[in-house]
Amino acid sequence: MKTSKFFIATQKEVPAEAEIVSHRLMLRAGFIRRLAAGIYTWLPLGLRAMRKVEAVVREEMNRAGAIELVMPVVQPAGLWQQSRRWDEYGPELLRFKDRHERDFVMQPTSEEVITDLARGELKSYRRLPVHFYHIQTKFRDERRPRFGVMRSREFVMKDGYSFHADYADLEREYRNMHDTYTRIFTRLGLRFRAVAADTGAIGGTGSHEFHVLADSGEDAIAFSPQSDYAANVELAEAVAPGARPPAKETMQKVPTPGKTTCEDVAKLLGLPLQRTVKAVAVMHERDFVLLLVRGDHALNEIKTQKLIGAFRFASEAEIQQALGCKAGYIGPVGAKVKVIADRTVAAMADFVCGANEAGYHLTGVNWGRDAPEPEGADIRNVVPGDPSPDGKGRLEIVRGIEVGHIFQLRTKYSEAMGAKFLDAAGAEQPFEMGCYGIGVTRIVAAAIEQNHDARGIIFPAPIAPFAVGIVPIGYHKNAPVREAAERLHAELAASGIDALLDDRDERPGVMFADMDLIGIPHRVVLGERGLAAGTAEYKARRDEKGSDVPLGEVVPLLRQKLG
RNA sequence: CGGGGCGUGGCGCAGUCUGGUAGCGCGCUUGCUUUGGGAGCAAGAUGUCGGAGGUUCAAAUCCUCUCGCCCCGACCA
Repeated sequence: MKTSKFFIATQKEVPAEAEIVSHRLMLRAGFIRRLAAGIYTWLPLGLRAMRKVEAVVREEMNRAGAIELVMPVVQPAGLWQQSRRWDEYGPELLRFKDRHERDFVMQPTSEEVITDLARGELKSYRRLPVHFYHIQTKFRDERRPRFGVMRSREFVMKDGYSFHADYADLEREYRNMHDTYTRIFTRLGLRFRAVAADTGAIGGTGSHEFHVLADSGEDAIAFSPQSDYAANVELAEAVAPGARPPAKETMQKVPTPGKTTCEDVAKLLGLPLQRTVKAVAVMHERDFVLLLVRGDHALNEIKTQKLIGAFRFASEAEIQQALGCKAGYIGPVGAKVKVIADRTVAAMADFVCGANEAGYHLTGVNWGRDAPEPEGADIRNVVPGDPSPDGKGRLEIVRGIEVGHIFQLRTKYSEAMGAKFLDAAGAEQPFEMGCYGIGVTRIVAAAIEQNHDARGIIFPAPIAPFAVGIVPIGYHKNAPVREAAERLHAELAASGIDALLDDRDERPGVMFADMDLIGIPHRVVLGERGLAAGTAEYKARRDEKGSDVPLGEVVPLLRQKLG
């Protein structure tokens, strides 16, 4: 490809809308342009990168035995009503009507359509197992789209759905996909980690997320360096602490005017934050519940929701009514409400908590003596240094970008939608199902987030829109340079290497800057002086300086580099 | 959804408080010079100042409504 026949839309200045580095670079490099909130046009260069990702995903999915098809973006509401997701999905599901006032949705995923297909086509166990996938545009009306294509409303996802006669076979395919995803992200040159994830109400052994590790990631991942344990912090178990130490202090009420946070109270009393207990008031339906976590810990809403069901934070008025005290000074002592203590709190002695009287806290509080023994449960987020749940080592926490998710759906959809097959004994059985997603567009952003420098993007070769950039110095003035550039371009094309020849009448600095910005991994410079000596200059994107290579060795060198 | 902020040539911004000729940088066009890390000089083009209504002799600027976008929060006892 020549730049004159292509579309380069690089920018020196950064649009004000961009917050994180991948978003800024994708705009500057001319990969994407925003059309509306969370909705982007993919320019030719960005599209090439997206297609490279798709190609790797497609190749590995096919290799793993999955079969590609394409399902519609616009789907009838009826199927969504059958699966109950019409009611369950909430405002993220974009709904609209056609001219006949019939309801439709813009697909966020395709469980309904594939299950509908399966119930029509897969009547016999002899057809199983089968795994269909497509790479298709998705729409989720995100509460807050941000970070460019990292969290956009419209995006491209590979979603696959497998159908099995029994659970054992689903588990086999699940492991197959775990391996396949590992291969895909490895091939894409990403630093990633597979982590155990929330299985929601479905249970089973199975849900793993694949996270690209990056500080800008929106998810927190807990892992043990001493083992292969890794889990989303939403899920990671905070292991039960040891036995409660004996009480030493007597309970005392101390004035703490204006000190409503654990941090302030601990500072005022000269005690470590770990001695304080934070009380969080929530409402579960009409019930007031007091949740207790240690002052330096954070409540885990997912764990709490699994424990007590859907809840919301109590209002000031509800707290006043239940405890006769305003927030900031509430605690379990004397409280005639349901109390759930994190297991760490349940094992504390001589702790500090609110006195249920404005302006006062209690010190030296002990369970059993000062307040009833609480119900203990795991309701906090793990923190660095917590013991790993598998007993091996201590947890560390890193941030990640979720780029893949595999899930054992079991019979949730097949039962809801009546998707059944006849087994060998002639009995009707609902399909065991798995689903497997990869965020194709998000991978492009995640790869940039992980690979960039001050000059721009540094693409892993499999994702780069072009593998090689050819920069001729004086293309329009110097016939030998032009001829050498054309020849190299043709030779690389013949070798199946995607090269971009910059034949614009630009100054060298502009061409260098653009090649660096758009992340081309390998660069060959052809100049009059080098040609006179029979050499070209080769430089990898990460190299500081280039090196001279005899002209005849350029193509073999690149073939070797691109292996 | 709650809070904050921003809409002025393609991009980044100033001008708004204190109403009075719409500006700067980048980019774009033309010419000359330049040519190994985002060139220099010169001459140009491009704006219904997000939209609607109002106040006024006069509105980018003041008022009302509206649309769009961005950021923060939704972990707080």
